[in-house]
This record gives sequence, structure tokens and C-alpha cells, in this order.
Amino acid sequence: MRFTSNDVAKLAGVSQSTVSRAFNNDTSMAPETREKVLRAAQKLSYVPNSFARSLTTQKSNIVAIVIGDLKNSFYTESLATFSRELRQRNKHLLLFNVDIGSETDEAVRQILEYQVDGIILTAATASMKSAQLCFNRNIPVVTFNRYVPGVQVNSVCCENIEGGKAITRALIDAGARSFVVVYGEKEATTNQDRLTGFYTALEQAGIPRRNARLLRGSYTYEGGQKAALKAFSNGDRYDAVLCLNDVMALGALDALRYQLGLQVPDDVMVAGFDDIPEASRAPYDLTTVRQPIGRMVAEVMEMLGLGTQPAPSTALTKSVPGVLIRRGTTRPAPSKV
Amino acid sequence: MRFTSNDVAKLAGVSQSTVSRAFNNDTSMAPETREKVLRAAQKLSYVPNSFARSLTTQKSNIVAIVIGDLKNSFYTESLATFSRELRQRNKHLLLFNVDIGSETDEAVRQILEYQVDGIILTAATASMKSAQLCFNRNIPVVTFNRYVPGVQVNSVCCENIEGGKAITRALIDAGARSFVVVYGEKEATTNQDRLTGFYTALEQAGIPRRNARLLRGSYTYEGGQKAALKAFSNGDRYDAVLCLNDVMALGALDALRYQLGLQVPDDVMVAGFDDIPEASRAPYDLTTVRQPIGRMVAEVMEMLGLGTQPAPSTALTKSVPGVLIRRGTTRPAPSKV
DNA sequence: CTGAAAGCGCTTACAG
DNA sequence: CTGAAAGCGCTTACAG
Repeated sequence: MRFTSNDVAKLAGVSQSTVSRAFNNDTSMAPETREKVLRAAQKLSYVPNSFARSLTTQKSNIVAIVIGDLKNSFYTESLATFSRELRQRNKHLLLFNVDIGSETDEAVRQILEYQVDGIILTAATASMKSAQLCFNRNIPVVTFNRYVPGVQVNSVCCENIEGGKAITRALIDAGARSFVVVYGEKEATTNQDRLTGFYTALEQAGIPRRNARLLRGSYTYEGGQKAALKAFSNGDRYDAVLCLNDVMALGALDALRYQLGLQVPDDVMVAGFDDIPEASRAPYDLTTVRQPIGRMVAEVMEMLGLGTQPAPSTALTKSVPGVLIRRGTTRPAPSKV
Repeated sequence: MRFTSNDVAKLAGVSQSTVSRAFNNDTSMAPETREKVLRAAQKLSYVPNSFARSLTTQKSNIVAIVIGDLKNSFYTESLATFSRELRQRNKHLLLFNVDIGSETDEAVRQILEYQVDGIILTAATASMKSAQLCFNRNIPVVTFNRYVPGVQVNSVCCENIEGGKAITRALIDAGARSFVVVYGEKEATTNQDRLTGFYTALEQAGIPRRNARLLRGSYTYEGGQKAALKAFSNGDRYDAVLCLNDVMALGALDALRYQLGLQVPDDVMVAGFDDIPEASRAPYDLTTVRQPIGRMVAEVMEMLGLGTQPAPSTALTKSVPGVLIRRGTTRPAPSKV
């Protein structure tokens, strides 16, 4: 029912090694022999067994990716990009979609059973000891859109501090003096850095920290929605709502407009972070910071040794700059005198 | 750097077979021996090599999924659901995100190199001869949200004809007599069936087919947008725009409202198909047909032999009913006398 | 309850 | 240019 290289060898009248060579583009081979082998293989619908190959070659051509939230377009877009880049390099993609932190560790344990060529971690703030474990085994690991303080692991991020500063400055320039900041998870480095940027911009503008109210949005649409409702529904007003990612900003925007009846940007301005596809659509037209997924993914490929250079021997942290995108949810800054 | 069961055996002072048994929950084993082995394994951070295991056991615990459009929440939600269900069954997920039809065949060829326990095809209308090939090799294949006429392959779909009828009737009940239908791809069975439902409902209501204008939307947001613009921008008017999936309906809605300045549902009604998360959000509030992803995925699991029953021996086609969801983009039907 | 040994299907030096 | 053979790291009858 399923044929092996031995069957092909028999049919073609050659040795099994020759069949193997024919399928591995061995150059030192008579073209006629290869032809003969391939014809026989064709006849049997023979496909090489990748497990056997991986067992001998000690490599799998598999890259594993651990991803958290598939409801966030930032991650699905990243996933699509990873998939495309890996395919171009003839690597296969083993996907682990995990919910909570503890599942990440279990996922990594399972990944270790495959001789993967690399691991991309883009989920969970949780225990990264398993990431360290991979690193110790010389399996290239990259955390994407997050890093782990104190752990020697490759990571690729956007310049989140700078991005946080830039988006905050845009709000301040447009006149905002009081803020709601909807954050995702306190422990996420990305979250912390964007918040640092926010506070830095505040300070530089001489705005006291107490002018900012922090609310948790859990990185979800519903979280952003609830946070906005909580902040505004008792009659309190703020000049701007800064959400630390776009998905939460969509939720906040919808809540402010449709549940609270506020005008954006006239009554309140809103900004996000990521520039997911929804952000640029007419109903949202959200001011945000674009994370350059293409460049970030390219950096990951480099760190996995799948780029133009060999894999770096020591753990690296790479930040690529984000781009401020001004749209309709913030008022234009008054032209300076 | 990476230890094998032999290393563990040596350290624990047992045979390699015993190490294997300890990791496979062999019952006929002295608990103390197992303890000893596991301690040794722990010390070496030993993880079994799944390629070697798969080679001997002749099964991989891998299910491959070929997916087309990760920009469509219907598919990302399905993917998340598949991932969860497979994880519960200790199966791993090999992901192939393909763009065009021809890539599906290449993906399937690559999948065959893994002794996968099953293949889920949810991309491309293109040549399914490779699907047939898998089927011939006794690898369970299921096409999800599509079927292939004339080919003996398992498939799970929504009742698309019924769904198309239901959504059309809702539009007709609300007063629609002239239609724009934005379809995805002519060749997609799902598309054809929904269209059949549409025409059937039209006929039953005595509305001539020429009252419907068909435009292609390629299953994308931008496609829906362009189709709506094309239909309405020259001053032509229709009572309703039926998009054969939600993503196109979002694009059409945004175009009608923000680019053409039309009121929905007063000037024109809009309906979709799928009930993706965006459909129920305030800016859209889209009337649609819900595809019950949970049930559909459960059916796929059954067909892969990962459910409660053994895998069916003959190719099956299963349709689960959709649910009409009336929301704000259609006018309420006048109460019947 | 445990060990010795065969075998899964490949790749790759090593000869020739 | 091709073949014989070892070996990758497991599982699993088969003995004992």
C-alpha cells in the first residue's frame, strides 16, 4: 500500500542506495539511471519517508511556532508571513496554538521530541525556562514580539518604547492632557515597554502621571470594550484612550461610539498599536503604530540561521522601528507657530 | 548534547528496552524500575525522538492542515478549533498555508512524506487529484467547507444550499426585489451551493433571475468593496447586496456607507455568510448565516477516526445546518397579516 | 518483570 | 558511477 525505496529499487533494477541518490539530486549519477529510478518511483507513487530521512540526517526541516491568540490579526498576519518565508526555504511548520502560559512549556516539551530546526515563540508571558532549555540544546529559539529579561534567548521586537512615545506624543500634540491607557497583560515585556514610552512622553510634556488611568484589556476586543465602558460610563471624561494594541482599540472605539454615544475624535481621541488590517478600514480609521511584520519576520529567519547569514552563535535581541500612522481617531495637531 | 534512550539506560543501569517501556507507560513494569529510569532521564533532560518512534510504530501523531486564507476569520477560528481538538487528542498540527491552487498539490505531496494520521484540506478549489491520491493510500482526508464533485473524499460542509435559501428569503421578506450577489470563486462548491440556494429562493418568490447582478469578490474584503463600488457607483440601485461570505460583506458594507454615502439598511440591505466575530460587532451588525464551526470540526475529527467512532471505511459527505442570524443590515420583515 | 535482537526506511562514507 | 553495509533511535514480539 505504501512503497519504500526498496520497492522502487527492485522495480528499477538498481540498488536501494541508488534510489536514494536519485531523490537527493546526487550529481555524480548517470542521468539515465536517475530517469529509470524516477520512472519506477512514479509508477509506485513512491514518496520518501521523511521520518527515516530525519533520523539519519539528524535534522527535520521543521520549524515549530507557538502562538497564542489567533483572534488577533497581528498574529495571524505574522503566521501567514512565517509560513510563506518557511515554505520558500523548504521548511515545514509545526503549529502550537496555546491558551495559557503553562501550555507553552508543555508545547516546548513536545517540540523537543522533534528535531526541529528552530522554534518561534510568540505566545504567553509565562515561564520561559523551557525556552532556555532549548537554547541549551543548541536549538535556535526566537521569541517574537516579546523578550524574556534575564534569559539568554534570541528575540525580535518592535521598538516598543519609541513607539509608545511616538503615539503618546501624537495624542499630546493633538491636545490630550488626560488619558485612559488600556494595557494587555502587566507581565508582557511589549506591554511594559509601550507603557514606559507612554510615561516618558508624558514626563517630557510635563504632564503628571496621575492624569493617566490604567485599565486592563487582556489584549482582546472584549477587554478593550469593557475597559472603555468602565472608564467612561460613570460620567468621567478623558481626552484620549490609548490602547496598547489595536484589537483592544477596536473594542474601545466601538464601546465609546456605540454604547456611550461619544464622538471620536471630537469628544475623545483613540489610538492603538500594531496597525492590523482592520485599523485602516473606514469604520475605524485608527491612529496607531505600525509594526513592520515583514522586517520582523526576516530578522527571525536570520536568527534561525535561515537567512543570508549563518545563525548567530550568541543570543541576540533585535528591535526594528515602528511607524506612527496618523488617522481619523486623533485630531490633527494645530500647526506650530 | 542530545541524549538517547541508550544513554539513559546506561545511567539507570537497565536495558534500552526498559527505558522505552518506562516512557510508554508499559503496565507490566516494576514501579521502582520506572522511577529509576525517569530519574536518569530527568538528569539528562532526555526527550524521546519522535522520528525514531514514528519510524517503528508507522504512525506519526501528526495531522496536516492545508489552509488558504488566514485573513478570513472563519478560517483562523476554524484553525484555532482544530488546534484545540487535536491537542486534546495528542496529535500535532503541521500547517500549510497556501496561496493558489497549484500549491495545494505541492503541499499534499510534501505531506505524504510524513506518515500523517490525517489531512484536512480547507484551501483552494484547485485540482484535488492529490486528495484522491491520499485517499487511495488510506490516509484519511477531509475537505472542510468544500467538497470535490466526483471524487471519493470525505468532506464536511455547512448546508450551503439551505443557508443560501434562508438568507435570501430573509432579504425577500424584508422587501428586497433586486439584488447584487457578490460571489467568491465560481469553482468553489460552497459558492455554487449558496448561489443555488439564492436562485431557488428567488424562484420560489417569483422573482426573475435578471433581477440579480452577479459580481466577483474573490472572498476578500477588498473584493467585496470593489464589487459594491462597481455595482452602485454609476447610479444603479439595488434593494440588497448578498455577499457569499462575511469578509466580502464587510468590504461591501464599508464601501456602501463610507464611499457611496448610502444608508444601510434603509437605502440598501446587506447580508453575508459565516458569522465571523466581526459580523456581530457594532459597526457592522451584519445579518448572516452562522456556520457552526464547533460541530463542523467535530465531524472532521470523526472522519479522521479521532472521534468516538472508528474512521468510516467509505468516503462520507456530511452537512451540518447553518443558522440564520438577523441583525441590523436588513430591515425587519413586516409582520404577516 | 526485564533483556537481546530484529526491524522501521532512509543516508552516507567506503569500496570498487 | 554504483552497490553493500552500517547506523540513525526508537518499539515490540520473543525468551526467560
